[in-house]
Amino acid sequence: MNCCSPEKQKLIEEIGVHFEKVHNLAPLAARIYVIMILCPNDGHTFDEIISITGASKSSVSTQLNLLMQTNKVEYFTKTGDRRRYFRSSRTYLKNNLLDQLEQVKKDIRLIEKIHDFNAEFNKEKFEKTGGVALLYKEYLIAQKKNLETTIEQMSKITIE
Amino acid sequence: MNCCSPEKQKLIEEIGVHFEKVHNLAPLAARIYVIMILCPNDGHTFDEIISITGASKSSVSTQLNLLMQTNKVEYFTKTGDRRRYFRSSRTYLKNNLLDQLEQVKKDIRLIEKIHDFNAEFNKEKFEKTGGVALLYKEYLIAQKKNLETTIEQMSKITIE
DNA sequence: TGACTAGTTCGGTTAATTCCGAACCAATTG
DNA sequence: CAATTGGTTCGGAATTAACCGAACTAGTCA
Repeated sequence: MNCCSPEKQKLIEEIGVHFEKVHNLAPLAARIYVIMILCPNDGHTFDEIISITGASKSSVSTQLNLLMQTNKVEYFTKTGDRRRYFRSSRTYLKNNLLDQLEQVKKDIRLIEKIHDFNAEFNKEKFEKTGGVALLYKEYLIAQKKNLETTIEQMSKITIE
Repeated sequence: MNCCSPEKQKLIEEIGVHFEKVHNLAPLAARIYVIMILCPNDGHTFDEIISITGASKSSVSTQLNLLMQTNKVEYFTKTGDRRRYFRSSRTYLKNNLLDQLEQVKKDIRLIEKIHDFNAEFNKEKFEKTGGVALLYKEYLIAQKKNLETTIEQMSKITIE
């Protein structure tokens, strides 16, 4: 356990806590994900992950599979080596933006839904906050556009 | 319990589930918040909230206080009426954007931190994903700007 | 003063999350 | 075949989250 530098350990914990919330991951999954992001190219073996995190085989297995199911982590292999080398998905930033895009679309639909509800069941009094809600919707649309163009640009770069 | 229309009940549940995640709230807190957002002007009494949600006094008290501590909910009173009337904060959309702005700033700092870490401890091999990371940072900065201008515009409207 | 109303606090129950160890499987190697 | 390696699966323990009921406080009103 604790096979890497204290600076890295500290970063793993710090960003790990952050990732638990934003990506909605269990503590261990967040740590694993951060480890892969901090060293995205070479890949880590199962045993390396155990060694860095100090967690059990079963926990690492479960969380690692979960990360792969959600396209956050992938693995590659080397000829003549039975082990898998796990790394963060080559497109994890793009995937992240795609997730956020879904979120924004959901938010837009939601704000429309509330508007419709008020228009139907709340006729007389829903005009009061209309101005702010409209601004909010404009913000969401701008945010959607920003996401879309960035995703497109990334697609061009991340051909590989 | 269940004192309002089935359409509203359904909306409360639907948006409630959504709010649990995006605002990181307990199920009951999310329901309460949604109730206030769907009817933001008149305010709801403690007993109305209990009646709509079907939850206990203690749970409602706790979650309601939590919502007030995080500026999502506020209350007003009427002369000669001991009860409080709870409603969503007059500036909850703006507060929401402010929270998101903090998030984005955090993300920018984080991406810089990772960059610094790689520059210091990972010199030779961190150039590979640099292009995508740079795009991502540009996205974050645009997103930050979008938030800031929207917040500013909202401030002008929500003088009240 | 006693009864009522509006809301809070505390202790405990239930349910879900997170993780572990032990047993296991499947491929490889001697 | 037996032993080793790389990883999975299952049952359960420990921790945390979510909620409830009962007892309580602090104002109000008769």
